[in-house]
Amino acid sequence: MIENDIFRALADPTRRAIYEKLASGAKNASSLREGMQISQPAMSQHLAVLRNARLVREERQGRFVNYEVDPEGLALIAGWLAKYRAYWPQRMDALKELLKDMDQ
Amino acid sequence: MIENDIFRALADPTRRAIYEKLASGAKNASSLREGMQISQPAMSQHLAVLRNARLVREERQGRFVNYEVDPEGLALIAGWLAKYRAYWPQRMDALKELLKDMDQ
DNA sequence: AATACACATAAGCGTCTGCTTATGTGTATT
DNA sequence: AATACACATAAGCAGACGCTTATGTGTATT
Repeated sequence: MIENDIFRALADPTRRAIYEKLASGAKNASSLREGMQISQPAMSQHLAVLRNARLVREERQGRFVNYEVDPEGLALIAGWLAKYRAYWPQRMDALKELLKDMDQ
Repeated sequence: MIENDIFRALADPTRRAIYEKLASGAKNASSLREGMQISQPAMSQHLAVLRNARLVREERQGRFVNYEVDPEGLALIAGWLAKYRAYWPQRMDALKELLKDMDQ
């Protein structure tokens, strides 16, 4: 189940940090490691988890593999959030507009 | 870190199921167990995790403890989602309206 | 005060996670 | 073809997770 994959992927702080890095622009696995004190296999494993959760997608470019944020994952999270709209705080009122669109 | 607590809490399918049950109305721990094939201590432990993540809040009522969805957790998730607005799919356009409000 | 009930906490255990080192795969370069 | 580099996969291990049984805490009832 993809919903499970997503929340499990985001449950790890290292993976959230990787995701955040990618949010500032697509990068390959080596660039992502810069300043992160993490081994190459660990990075590769984390990226596999993120990709499997549709939070990230990859594209081979020669010897490099470029990673970028996959909007699909964000949409799935938004979909989950949407289920609980009845409990959204008032300052999230605008989200209700979104829901009107998503419902059809 | 609360963000970590939230995603870790939601990473477990049983806890998401409990949360979903609470979304249909406040319940005490015993009511939540109905039809869930889960021991009393397990339920108590799950609720503690959800509460610690601000996804749920409790209120003692005599011998019972009533649990309900805490909007705080939802707002925190929305706040996390907001950081990646640049990657939101087009059909999530309406969310951008929300952000305008949340930014100030 | 004694009992009953709702829930929390403690301790222990099997399983899963995330890491490491070692090795495999794929692509570019010479 | 041989080498170098980027990344993936395998195997093994320490620590975390979620469960169980046993016990503790708090409140209502008699």
